[in-house]
Amino acid sequence: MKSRLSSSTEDYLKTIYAFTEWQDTPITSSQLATRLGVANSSVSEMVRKLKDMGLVDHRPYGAVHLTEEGLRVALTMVRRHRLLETFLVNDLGYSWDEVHVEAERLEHAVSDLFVERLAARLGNPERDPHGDPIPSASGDIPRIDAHRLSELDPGHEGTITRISDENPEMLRYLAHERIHLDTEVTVVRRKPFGGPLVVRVGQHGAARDFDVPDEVAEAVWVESTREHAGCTVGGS
Amino acid sequence: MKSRLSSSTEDYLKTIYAFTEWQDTPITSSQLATRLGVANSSVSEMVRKLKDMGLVDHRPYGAVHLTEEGLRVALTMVRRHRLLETFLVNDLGYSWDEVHVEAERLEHAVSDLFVERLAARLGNPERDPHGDPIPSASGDIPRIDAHRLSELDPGHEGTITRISDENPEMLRYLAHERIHLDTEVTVVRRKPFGGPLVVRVGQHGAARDFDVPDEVAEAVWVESTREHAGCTVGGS
DNA sequence: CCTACAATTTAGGCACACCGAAAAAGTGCT
DNA sequence: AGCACTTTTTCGGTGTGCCTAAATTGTAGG
Ligand SMILES: [Mn+2]
Ligand SMILES: [Mn+2]
Ligand SMILES: [Mn+2]
Ligand SMILES: [Mn+2]
Repeated sequence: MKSRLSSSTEDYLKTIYAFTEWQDTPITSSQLATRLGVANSSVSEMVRKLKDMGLVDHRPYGAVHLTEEGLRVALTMVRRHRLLETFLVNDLGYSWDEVHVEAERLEHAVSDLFVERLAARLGNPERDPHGDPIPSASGDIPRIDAHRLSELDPGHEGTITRISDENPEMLRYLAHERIHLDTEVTVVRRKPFGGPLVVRVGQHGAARDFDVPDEVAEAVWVESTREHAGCTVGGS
Repeated sequence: MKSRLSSSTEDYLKTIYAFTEWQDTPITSSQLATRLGVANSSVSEMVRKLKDMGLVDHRPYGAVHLTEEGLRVALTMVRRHRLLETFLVNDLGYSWDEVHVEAERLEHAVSDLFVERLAARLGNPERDPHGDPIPSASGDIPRIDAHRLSELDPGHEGTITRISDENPEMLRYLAHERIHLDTEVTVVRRKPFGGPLVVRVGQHGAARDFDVPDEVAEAVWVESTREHAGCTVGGS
């Protein structure tokens, strides 16, 4: 319960958690392997060890679930990662596409003391540069009520609250197009069969239309501005 | 010449360098083992690998010397370590006895970009919280003209420019006694046979006498205030 | 139900960094 | 020079985390 786990172990747990953060199907072995960039066999082995340590639940050929203790560790790592990203952007002038790789290594090297001092210095932020919620030290995670841009119907208005940080190139592209966190968007027209989604970006006079590529629409999450009768999530 | 070395490798090189920083005898296998907290056999093996990589010179049963390339890496690590310590004290409110352990891990996790951004943010400091000189990015190291307090004759005046960070307890003790970097000291009387060294600490009115334990006198380095005919280094 | 095919686990190995014990080499003293 | 003692190296072995290739097991279609 106290001696530090290895970097690998920490990354496995974080990745298992991250998978269920925006979907609710649990992660499989091969998905875990893909995300971690290791062979399936490596995952099998590690999952067995994690199970022996009481950090995950797993039956042969089944999906992998975090135990309560595993979740606790995962949230600790997520907190570290996101606070570090915030620090890199706020204090060291990194751009939002550069921070992920750096935080991926630093998260394993910092102490609890470091993390808490850093959090205090940053003003205990509740979200990171990509809009991902930062768990508190006690493991509470701010609830975010947002939907993928790709799931919204025309007419829907909202502000961007999260952008997946998985693809740095996309982040660079979005920065170049001046699309940030808190940018206001209105869905203009939905792709008919496979055509692009059109979105009105920005406020009033400065608004412009923007053709959103599919991959981007999957990565950008929007929180409704008007209470718009709940959320109008599109089918299929 | 480019792909990152392992943490262990980096620590070996740093430790080899550090040994010659304040003395000029090269380090032996067993000294290296002691400092790194590993078995002698581990050092033998690693030194062979370092030699194969062209980072150290070594003949069987001889001392270990850094090659030019090894020195370059070592200085990079020393720079990282000391900049990180400075950051921890200046920005995160660590005390000078807490920073060493934290920096020891972080130094292997940060990127070159991180280090240079950090250095810029700190104003490119030339010394760390313990007064240790910080090598420049190009590997130039500020020369410090200081002597151990234990080597000074009575009457010698100067300011403290370095305090060894090896023993956190000593650092805590010195902080408690309000002895810092840049504190002015005058040697009052030298230990007769094994008695304590007496030093006048502080300026003018606020001056007080202080019995310096042997171990402390070895760890504190003083730069002469008056040009005092070079430095009067005591014998034995 | 049975069979192809995909997902997963098992088996056997490798690199790294460490260990203790044993062998070898250097050193200092008579 | 010879011998005791210390230092260093060599040897065999461990744990972790990864790999490829070969079983195994699950599943969906006929
Ligand atoms: Mn990581
Ligand atoms: Mn992020
Ligand atoms: Mn280190
Ligand atoms: Mn220091």
